[in-house]
Amino acid sequence: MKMAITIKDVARKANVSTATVSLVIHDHRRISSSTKHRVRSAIEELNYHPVRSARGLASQKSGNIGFIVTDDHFSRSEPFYTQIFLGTEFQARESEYYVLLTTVPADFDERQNIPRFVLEKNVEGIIIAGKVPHKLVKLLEDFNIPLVFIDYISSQVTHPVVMIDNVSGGLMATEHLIDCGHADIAFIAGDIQHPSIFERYQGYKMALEKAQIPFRPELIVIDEPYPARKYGYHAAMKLVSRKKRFSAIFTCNDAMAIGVIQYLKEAGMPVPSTVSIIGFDDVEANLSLDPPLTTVRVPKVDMGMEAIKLMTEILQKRPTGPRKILMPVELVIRKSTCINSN
Amino acid sequence: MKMAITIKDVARKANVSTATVSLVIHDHRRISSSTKHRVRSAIEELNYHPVRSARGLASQKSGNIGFIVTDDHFSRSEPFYTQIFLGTEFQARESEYYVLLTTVPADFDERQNIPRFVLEKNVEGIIIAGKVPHKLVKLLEDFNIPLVFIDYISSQVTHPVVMIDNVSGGLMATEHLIDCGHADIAFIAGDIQHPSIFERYQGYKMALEKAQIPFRPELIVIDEPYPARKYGYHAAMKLVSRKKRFSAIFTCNDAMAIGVIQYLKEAGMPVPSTVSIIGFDDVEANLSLDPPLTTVRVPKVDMGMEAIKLMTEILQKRPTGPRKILMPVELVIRKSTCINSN
DNA sequence: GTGAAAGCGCTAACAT
DNA sequence: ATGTTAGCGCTTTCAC
Repeated sequence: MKMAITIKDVARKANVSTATVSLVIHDHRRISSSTKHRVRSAIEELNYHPVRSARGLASQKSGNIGFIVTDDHFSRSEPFYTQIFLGTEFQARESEYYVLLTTVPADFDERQNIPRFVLEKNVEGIIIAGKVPHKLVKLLEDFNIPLVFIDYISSQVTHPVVMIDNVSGGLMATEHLIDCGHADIAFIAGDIQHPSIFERYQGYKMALEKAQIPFRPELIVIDEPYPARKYGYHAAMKLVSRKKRFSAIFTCNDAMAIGVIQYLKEAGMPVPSTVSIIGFDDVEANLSLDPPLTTVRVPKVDMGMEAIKLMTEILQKRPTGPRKILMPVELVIRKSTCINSN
Repeated sequence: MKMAITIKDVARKANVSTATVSLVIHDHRRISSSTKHRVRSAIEELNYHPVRSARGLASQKSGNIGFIVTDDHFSRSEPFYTQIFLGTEFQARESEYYVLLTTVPADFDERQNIPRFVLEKNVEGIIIAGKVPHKLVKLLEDFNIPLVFIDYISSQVTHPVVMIDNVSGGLMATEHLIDCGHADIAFIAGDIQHPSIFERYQGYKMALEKAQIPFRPELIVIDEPYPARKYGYHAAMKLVSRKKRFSAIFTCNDAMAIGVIQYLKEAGMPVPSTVSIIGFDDVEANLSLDPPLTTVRVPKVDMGMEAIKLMTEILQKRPTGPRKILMPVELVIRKSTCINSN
């Protein structure tokens, strides 16, 4: 590879030392503004850009931020984590970082496959999106690397985290149903242990309470293992088989809602004419579902951006700002909910 | 940051020079297997991992591969490019590379925002997925960095590329329709200039020819700007308004097919009972469409993997293997096509 | 306010 | 077959 412009060339051209150039690059205050100008124009003229590896080696900072998500989360058809990742990418560019994505198996296994970027000291911090095996988190903690979580927090430890305002969302969703005149509102969820899911459930209960609608356990199906379509389908089947009266369902996420709708359709209970459905995530925004799904929108891209902001603050040792960010959600009314006509 | 294990520690422990350790790491042949063993166990015992930045600086190789896709491609709801990216990630891990993703605006603008990773010499090669502005390619070429394309090739230049076997796919799709007894088969596409789309069109024509079915221009709608849902909807409307007889449609991709189906549904022409539809990409694999879409599956993850393989071959200067890879496609029969009952 | 110089951890000639 | 050593391009004390 032919030699490119280095800091030396700039130094020579601007008649200063390389140290000065470096200081100018970092906008150090103790450089007179006249030299700053001189150096900056030299940089411009030569179209100089510092080489990352060199900076990394000298400063012990790779300039990279890791992003970990389980493979099934990332490759699933709903682009939830993809959007979050995209957000990190946008913000990282802004902050002059690179983000290194790696997926880990959901059934992460002992001290084998620690992400290479931590071993090679190639990331300054790591963003963990969604639920990951607790073992992994433990391992990562041993490396003493800043961790920021998104939409999940491994219990026991306190790391900065970007969360969804799930309680408000759950409240919002349920209240929308109530506003539509529904009182027999079922709740369907998978992986109820998951903090986000659990919080949505809390929002559901709060809404009932506020409206003085009694909580009816027979309208609750929360023993599905995972909030995915097929389990939504299954849960709906279970719910229907109980032969209890209900006119609306709050499903813990859109993926499950799709499964629910599919089952109801097959069971001759069209949505929304016989049952109203509301989801959560707004992941299928323009997926042209039939009917279009009323849901609670989660600002996915923004969440990724916030995570990077949090991380850069930490990396720059500015202990400002909160360590736990609650992202606001928004009700999106489409066609899967309607006025209760009973 | 506290000092970690370096190559020196290993050298000391194994009673060799750092040079030897380095050679062992790269499995150089001129090291006796006895010292190799000794060094390797020292590495193991110390749990040593070379620091990326240092390697990068010394070898002038960042160990990173760039991945460029336009923002609208990556963030669209169909996870087509996401899957491809995931494939690169998998294979890169295998080959000990990192992949740095960056999105560029679809309306890429002059010499402003050249991806930072090329400026900072932080990638050894770049993978370009999908159609990108030609200006960008031109700029990239000036940097004399190896480029590998996926599913698109900027005309005029010859770079290695991983393509879909679109012609076969188009043939396959159309023949499936013909096998179902259809003869009045429409073709709908957007961005017909796009090589992949154009090739699918060729496959369509070939199939007609083989079956001795006359080509009827009145069944062709290929002037939509972009193969997205809304244009599918629009194209279907246009097709229907011509009041020509047709019993099946080959749509250039799944996204458009969804729009087509939606229009037909609204127009009282249910799929597949009145019209059969076949798409391309199999992007909506488990999107629970109604009806489930018959389509031509494209091996997205594999394409990403192949691109990295190609790239690593190039980076290792092994000029072996073909420079143009055609990925095989596969017919996936679901419920949107059926026997012609007319 | 600026420069000299010593690394950062590794690779790759060149010696031996 | 292995060791010596000079960098790679930048950052960062420490002098001046």
